[in-house]
Amino acid sequence: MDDIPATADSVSVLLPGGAPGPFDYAKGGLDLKRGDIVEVPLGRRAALGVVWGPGTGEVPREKLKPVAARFDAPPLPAVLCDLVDWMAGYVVAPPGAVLALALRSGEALAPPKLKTLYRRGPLEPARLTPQRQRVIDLAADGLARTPADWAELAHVGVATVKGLIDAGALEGVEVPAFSPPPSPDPDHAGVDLSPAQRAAAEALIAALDGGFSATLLDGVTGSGKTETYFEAVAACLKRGGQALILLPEIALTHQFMERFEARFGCRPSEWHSDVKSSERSRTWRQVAEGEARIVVGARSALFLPFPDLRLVIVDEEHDSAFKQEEGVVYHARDMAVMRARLGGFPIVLASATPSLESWVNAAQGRYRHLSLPARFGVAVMPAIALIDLRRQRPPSGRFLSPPLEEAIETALSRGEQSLLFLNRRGYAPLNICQACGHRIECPNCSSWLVEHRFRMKLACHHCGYERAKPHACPQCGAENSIASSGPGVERIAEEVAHLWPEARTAIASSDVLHGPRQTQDALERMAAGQIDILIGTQIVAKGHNFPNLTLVGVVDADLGLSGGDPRARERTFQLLHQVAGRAGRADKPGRALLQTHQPDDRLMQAIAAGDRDRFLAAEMEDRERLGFPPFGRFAALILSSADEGLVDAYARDLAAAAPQADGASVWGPAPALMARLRGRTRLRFLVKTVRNFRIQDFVRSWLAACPPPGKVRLSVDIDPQSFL
DNA sequence: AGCACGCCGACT
DNA sequence: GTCGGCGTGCTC
Repeated sequence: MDDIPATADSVSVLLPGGAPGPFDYAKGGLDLKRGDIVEVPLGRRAALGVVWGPGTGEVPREKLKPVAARFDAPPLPAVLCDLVDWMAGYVVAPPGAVLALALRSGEALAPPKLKTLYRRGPLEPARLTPQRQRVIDLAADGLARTPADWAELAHVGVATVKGLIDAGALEGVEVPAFSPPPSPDPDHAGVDLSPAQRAAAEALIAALDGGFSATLLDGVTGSGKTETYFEAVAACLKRGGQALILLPEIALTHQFMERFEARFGCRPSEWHSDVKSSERSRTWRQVAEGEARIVVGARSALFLPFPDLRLVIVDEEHDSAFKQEEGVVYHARDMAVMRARLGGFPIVLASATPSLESWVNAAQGRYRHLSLPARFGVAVMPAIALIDLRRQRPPSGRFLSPPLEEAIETALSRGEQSLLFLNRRGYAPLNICQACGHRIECPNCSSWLVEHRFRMKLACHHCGYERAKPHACPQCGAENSIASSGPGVERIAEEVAHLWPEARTAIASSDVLHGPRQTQDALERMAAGQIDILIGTQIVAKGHNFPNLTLVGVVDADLGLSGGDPRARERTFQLLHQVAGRAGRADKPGRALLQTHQPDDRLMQAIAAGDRDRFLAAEMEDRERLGFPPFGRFAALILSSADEGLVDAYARDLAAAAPQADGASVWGPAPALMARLRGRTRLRFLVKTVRNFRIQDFVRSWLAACPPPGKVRLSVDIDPQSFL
């Protein structure tokens, strides 16, 4: 498949985007191989494509158009093409759609930009003014500079320099406009690892020479996971290879970059949606040329054209942000494992709260397992206590129970900081008419409108719809009857301001903090002790160290636990563990108080006891008993359309066409999690199979027998996040 | 994905 | 009578 015989007169070309493919083209006299990036005629326009293999011969030779040109860019590496092919099969998506992830918008296909520098030329200028003489003298060093640099260096005008250029006394040389990225230095900083970290680092380094392997690097916050895998990155650099570090979200990159710079002496290349497009294309090119050695990025960085990738780290591997839910639906962690397998190099999955999938893979020996104990003297987890909301009820209309209030009071009196965590933006999640019980809903989605009091609006968190809060109930017309029900962070802030008017408080949520910059600023103010009580959503849950923070209060630990989805339980545990871990560092012991209505649930018990492994083991047993992942497989089909009748009809057809197979069952159609979203009705099928089952083949043959009509959109989600 | 073709409402 | 709405379908 890779090799295209010289005798073949046609090639197949895969087009990024929605066109089916690949299409055959005549070679047009070009010497082409798999991975070459080319321009081809498509209809009456020119399209970007990638040579995918020899022509299939499915289209008559005389109908083939010739490839127009090959771009002067490095070809996509063969492993990347292989990954695209494999992934298209795995996630049941057209290969062109997957290729589009690697070739977003013809990244950097123009040859690298050049700029002109000037050095001493062969001719002597006819007239020699003192200004000209100064430039000529300096040019004796033979170096090439820009006209502006010459002018500044010789204290002359740019016109003088131009004159010398015209006279031939200075000659131009073309050099790349951008200097290559700085090289991270594996020996930049001395490293101070504990014996356990050293041993783990040595194991990761040894893996670099052992072909494909996957290692779960497991250790609580403060155990030094990052320092440990940095040693593997350093060793990879020394071997001349490239390395990729995937982070779940860009909010975390800033702090990470500083740690990286401290260790390696410069910043790595960055790749995520927030990077400016000019820098993106430069980075793409530098990665393709092998100049960018280390890339830190979000999930899309996985599709960069590394010619010599030899190590991938997936940090916070349990994080659901690695799951891409729109367009091509995939889990970047799982795709990264396949990237490593195809490339024949090791991958490291790092987490303090591993996903159950990775945990089971480690337990069953498919992954290696390295555990890092806490470092001596580092307070790792605070004392965690549950507050039983059934017994310790907050006063009416309030949400902080007496013990939590008392704890905040104590922290304040000691001059220590508190963090109140509630994973809910806005003021109140529900607005309900006290006269008739009507709940104000989004007209486009099946969701309640959330009250945002700062903005004086009711807003839908799914589609962006906003309206003013009505004075009268839209249902029964009763005046002033709409009551705010339940808390969001704004409401907690109001309660805090009422209880401690003199305390310095701040809200951290995506409504208040726009972008990584503002988020960073707020977190720095917190770290500098300028805030006494921070009230935040999950934005504050991760990766930030506040030395004077000794109390974490979780306002509603049960949030996300309703519905009984096993994966939601897993995520709740991870989130609570992470947020509780913010309290107490180094010298000051911290504590976390979790308000819950279900203190007897084993999740709450495990959190309070600090017994992560017991929780994982119990959840694992449940999943095994139920045949849920990773002991069975799921695929979800989401059908959606603005026309409700059409989706219903198609869902009936699909249900009737469902294949029968041993080990597979189909559930549905049922209303999807958001039964209406952005004005579209959504239905869901769930395919559940035993573990060793070609679930993709099942889905493909099902859909081939019953393709969706034009107006119905269908999205396939292999290994969906939600099980119910 | 583009970009055509194609068949129904308000404009010079 | 045309300009243009975006539904449907094809591109090697």
